[in-house]
Amino acid sequence: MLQQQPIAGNGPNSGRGLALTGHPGMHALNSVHPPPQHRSDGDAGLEGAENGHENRRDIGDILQQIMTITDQSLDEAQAKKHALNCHRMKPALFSVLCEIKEKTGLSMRNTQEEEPPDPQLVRLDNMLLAEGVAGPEKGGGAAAAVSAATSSGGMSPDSSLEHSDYKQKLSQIRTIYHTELEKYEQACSEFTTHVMNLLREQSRTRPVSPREIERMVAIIHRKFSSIQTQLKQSTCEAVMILRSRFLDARRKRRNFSKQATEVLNEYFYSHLSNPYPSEEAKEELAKQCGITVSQVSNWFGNKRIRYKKNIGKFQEEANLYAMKTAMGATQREGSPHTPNSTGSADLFLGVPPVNGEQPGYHMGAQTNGTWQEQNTPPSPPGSEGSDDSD
DNA sequence: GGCGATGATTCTAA
DNA sequence: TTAGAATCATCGCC
Repeated sequence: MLQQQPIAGNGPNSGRGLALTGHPGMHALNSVHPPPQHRSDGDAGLEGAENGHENRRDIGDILQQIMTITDQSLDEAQAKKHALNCHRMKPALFSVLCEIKEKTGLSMRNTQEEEPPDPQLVRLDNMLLAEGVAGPEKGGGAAAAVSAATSSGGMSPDSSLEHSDYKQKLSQIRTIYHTELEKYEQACSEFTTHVMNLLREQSRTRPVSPREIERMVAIIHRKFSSIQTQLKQSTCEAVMILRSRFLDARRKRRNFSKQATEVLNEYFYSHLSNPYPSEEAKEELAKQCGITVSQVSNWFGNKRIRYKKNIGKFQEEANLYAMKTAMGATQREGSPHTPNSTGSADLFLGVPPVNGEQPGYHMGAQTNGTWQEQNTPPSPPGSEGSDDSD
């Protein structure tokens, strides 16, 4: 490193001492000006000139010794090192070299010091926290997965077993993660201490400023931080795989109860002209059936498409529910129509007469694959016609 | 075990 | 975002 410094090429006999005097750092040298050792009384002018000359020679000697130290044998070098360390000019020269070093080689790196937090790392940290791998152990991830599972289908007795399995596996991941993290942190700390000791040791023979040591520590931490990022990434992947496996259990479906299917079918056939329940209607249906809103949406999605694909097959079912609805409406005659009563909205719509004749006002899926309200039959008095916004 | 029914998921288009 | 369509995976009946 010294070779890169501007003073590196200066030899002791080529006036480099003079070159240094022009450097601002030389004020430091002057400020530690040693007391004259060979004072000759009554010769002040000569004394000043001699002192200046002596100082330059001192610095030149030190530099020469530094430059040639690597050419010497180990014993020689050790001895020289010791001599240099004890030299009266050493602290001043050291501070000058540190100053020069700060101002040249390392000044460019200052911009790198304050980096914004890595967004990827932030994302990983957040995920690990959300999954309950990082941070306090509260079964967060398991709870999250369980809530995800329950929200889409309800928890069966089986799922509690899967839940404990999930928790156990997540706990394993958590343990491994923390063990590895601890290892990395310990290694980082050990390595940092080692490097700091090394630099401190080196600082006795070469200019190493405290700032440089700090910078080196920061570099080490950055390196270990990137290793930690990899660990976090791997942990996230493991959690994702575990989670997807756990959530796949949702595929183990249960058929809806007969009562739930009936409620849904009643709504579907009574709103056959426009079987698209509103969010409120879905929520009400979900409540009635003991399922989730998304299951209601799935059911209607499946029902619409399967009905459209094979209307003939569903005619009988449609007749059945039309009759049921009609009977219900008769029984409720005079009673106010509630949004979720499978009331008279599309009563008989799309439902052929019981004798099997296709009605002229057949409603529901059109041949073009849409649910247009063509051939809308005259609404029964008091009915809401094709308004399915309930 | 085969097969149809059915709930869930995924992809695409509007 | 939502619906349609295709598909998957499981259930339940025979």
